[in-house]
Order: sequence, then structure tokens, then C-alpha cells
Amino acid sequence: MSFKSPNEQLEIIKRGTAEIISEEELLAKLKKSQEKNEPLRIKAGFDPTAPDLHLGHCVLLKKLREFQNLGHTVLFLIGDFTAMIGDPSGRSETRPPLTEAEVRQNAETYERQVFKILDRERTEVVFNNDWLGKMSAADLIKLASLGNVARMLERDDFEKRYKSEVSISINEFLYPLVQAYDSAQIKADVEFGGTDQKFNILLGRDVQRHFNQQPQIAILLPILEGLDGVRKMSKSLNNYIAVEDNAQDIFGKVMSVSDDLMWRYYELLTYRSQDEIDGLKSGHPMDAKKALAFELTSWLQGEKEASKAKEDFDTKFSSREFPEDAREVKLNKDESRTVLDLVVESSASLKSRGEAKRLILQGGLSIDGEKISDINKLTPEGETLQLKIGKKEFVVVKIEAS
RNA sequence: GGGGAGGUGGCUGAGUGGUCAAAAGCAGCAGACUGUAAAUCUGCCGGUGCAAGCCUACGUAGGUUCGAAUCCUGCCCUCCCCA
Repeated sequence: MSFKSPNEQLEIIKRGTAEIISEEELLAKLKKSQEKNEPLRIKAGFDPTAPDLHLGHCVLLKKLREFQNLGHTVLFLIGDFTAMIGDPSGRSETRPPLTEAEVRQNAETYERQVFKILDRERTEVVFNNDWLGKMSAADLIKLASLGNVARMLERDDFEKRYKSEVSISINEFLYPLVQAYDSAQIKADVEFGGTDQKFNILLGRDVQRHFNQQPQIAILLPILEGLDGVRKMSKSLNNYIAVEDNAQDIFGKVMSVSDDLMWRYYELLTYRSQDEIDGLKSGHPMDAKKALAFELTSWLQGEKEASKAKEDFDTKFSSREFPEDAREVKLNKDESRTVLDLVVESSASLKSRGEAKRLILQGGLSIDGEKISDINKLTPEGETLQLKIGKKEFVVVKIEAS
């Protein structure tokens, strides 16, 4: 257990949260935990259908880690049962139930990603299908009676969908209830979630009371904006930085974020104090952004990879040099190969010939540093050619005599 | 059970018999600018082709027609109102 006093713990926990319901109760729980030398049980639920964790999840994971550092236990709940329902927050589509094998595989993927941040020693991974799968229809109906439609419709997203005539199926009403039931089942002291989870987590308190438990504390974390700086970071909007992105991508993506958004990332994803952040604000924004990119990259991929990514970025973009570790492609010698053919054969990112054509016509291709915009031009002589395709793709082409 | 509205490109959304590969916006890509960016401006943005063209596409299966995203029929799906 932590040697920190409950009040100190509270201070650490509070930092960077959007809302805690309620602080007094949390403090009481922290005190009790210290007196009895019993770690608190911190619940965080995850949906197994999208095992691609990104920085948005990291806001939460980082906070969980802080709890662990204070000696508490994290219950990492994989919602393999609830996945059949599909979280009504966000877009709704009925999902096909996952097979057991898929769930297991996704869980493994999760663990691989999650323990980049969490402390394995203080984490229990649990699956809600273990108890929910055993419920009878009667049990489920009983559970359903704990909720009511009017309250469900108070929920922001349901309300919106109802008003804008988007379908809501009955099973989606079950989602919050089932999630709430999980809390009772695992006797959670605290449940974490984004602000969009407020309703669900609060419902957990009601259900726990129903089962004569102390209601859990709700800790809500701000939603992280994605790379566009406006919408929340999510896979489906493709504005995310994945935990498993390679170092270069993480670095590059962070660098592509607007100056404003950078400070938000500083606040939510790093351990820097406000003073430090203010200090950075008085410097050059690009330096601050590079520092951020480096920090996040090393967090997820290690310092070594991060240094490499930084160097890589500097050569590619800051000094616009050709990177040393560019991908290499070997092609047979062909006198009649046009520049267009060359690009199509060597690029990994272009999806069609038409796309390649457009890119060249618009001046996005250079060979050995020279811009070439005529698609019919024959490939220049030489055994090694350095191609820059668009902004991001660099390829070394080796021509071999056939 | 009855009545009504609707399903269009990655998304939002116009289009109601030929001029439709389908307006517009967003997203994406390229170029310019810059401090990496963002913002802004310009161009592109189904596939193939140098091009003319050809192929594939407007829920799905058929039909009417010289010609269908547009009309008709069946089916699937969504939403609203009444019961």
C-alpha cells in the first residue's frame, strides 16, 4: 500500500479529471482502504471489438496507472458479453456476436497494448461473460426492471437519436444496465470512464445500492480530441494515434497536430506540471511540439525508437533530406519503363494507377531530388534512384540488369 | 394491424427519364505558403486508358423504355404517426 496519505492521494487522482462523483466519498474510501490496508478496486471496462488502443484510451490508462502507483488494484474488464450489444454511445450498429476464439485473441491483443502503460502486477483482467453468460432470461428481466425508459431517454445520446429519428433498439437500453451490473458483480470501489460514460457509471451506483453495496465512485476523464483537433479521437474517424503505431508514425502524427491542440495533449497525456507547460509556451512552438512528440513516442515505443523517429523527422521534413533508411525496392532493368510505371511498381501507399498519375501530374514526385511531372517520361538512367513520392513516401529503387 | 416518409460515392446530402461518374459540404491526396504544423489559396478526388472510350456504381432482384439513380413490381432495411 501507498505511504501517501489519503489527502495526498486525492490530490494526485484529481489532477486532469473532468469530474469526480463524489470527492468526499472517494476520500472516505481512501481512508478506509489505508486503515484496513486493503487496496481499492478500480474498474475500467473495455469493449473487445476494437482492440486498437489509441491515445484517447491512454488518458484513462495513465490515470489508472497512477492509482496503481498508489497501491490500488485495477480490474481491467473486457466486455466480451456486452460486445454483443454494442455501446450505444456513438454510432449504433448491431454487432455480430464474437466467437470465443475471437474474444480470446482480442483479449491478448489488449493485454499486449495495455501493459505498455499499466502495471501487470496490480491488474486483474476479467471478462463479463463469466457471470453475464450464466444469467437466465428471468435474471435479465429482473435486472431490466432496475432501469426505466424515461431515465434512459434522459441520456444525452439517446435523446439526440430519439429526436433525430435514428433507431434505438431495446438491447441498447440493456447496455447501461448490464455495465452497471458488472460493477456490483466485481464490487468496484471506483469506476473510470470518459465523460460520455457518466450515465452508465452513475447507474452502476444505483445497482450496487440495490445489492447493498457501497456505491462506486465515478471518475470521469475528459475526452481527448483527435488529430483534427475537433472531434474525439477514435478509430472510425481515423484521427487517432494508436498505441501500436510505429515510432515514426507516432512522432509524425503528433507533429501534424495544431499548436492549440498540442497543449491539450500536454495536459492530458504527460506528467508535466503546469509550470513546466507554461515554460514551454514561452518558447518556440515547434520545439515544444518536438518535445511532446518525443515524449509520447518514448512512452509508447521506448526512448531508442523515439530518438530514431526524431532524427528521421528532422531529415525528412526539417531539412528535407532523403532519409537513410528508406524502403528499398529492386526492379529489373526495363528500357521502356516510364516514370509512371516506376512509381506504380515501387510505391506501397498508392492505391491505383490513376492515383499515381495524379500525384505525378501535380508535382508530387521527385527522382534524385529533381521534380518530374511528365508521366510519360522514361525512367532516368542509373542503378539507384531515390524516389520521393508525395510528402511521406521515400523509396530507393535498385535497377538490376536482367 | 392501418397510414406516411425514406435507403445515392468514405460521411453528410442534392438530383425525379437522356446534358449523371452523379451538385454541394466534410474527409482524403498533391502543390504553394510556413516554424513541423494548423489556417489559407490552387488543383485532384470510382477503375482502366495518352486520349476518344470502355467497365463498375445510386438498398436488392426483376421489369417497362432506344435510354433508368430517376417509372413499375417483388424483397430487404430504417424512421414517423395512429391503433
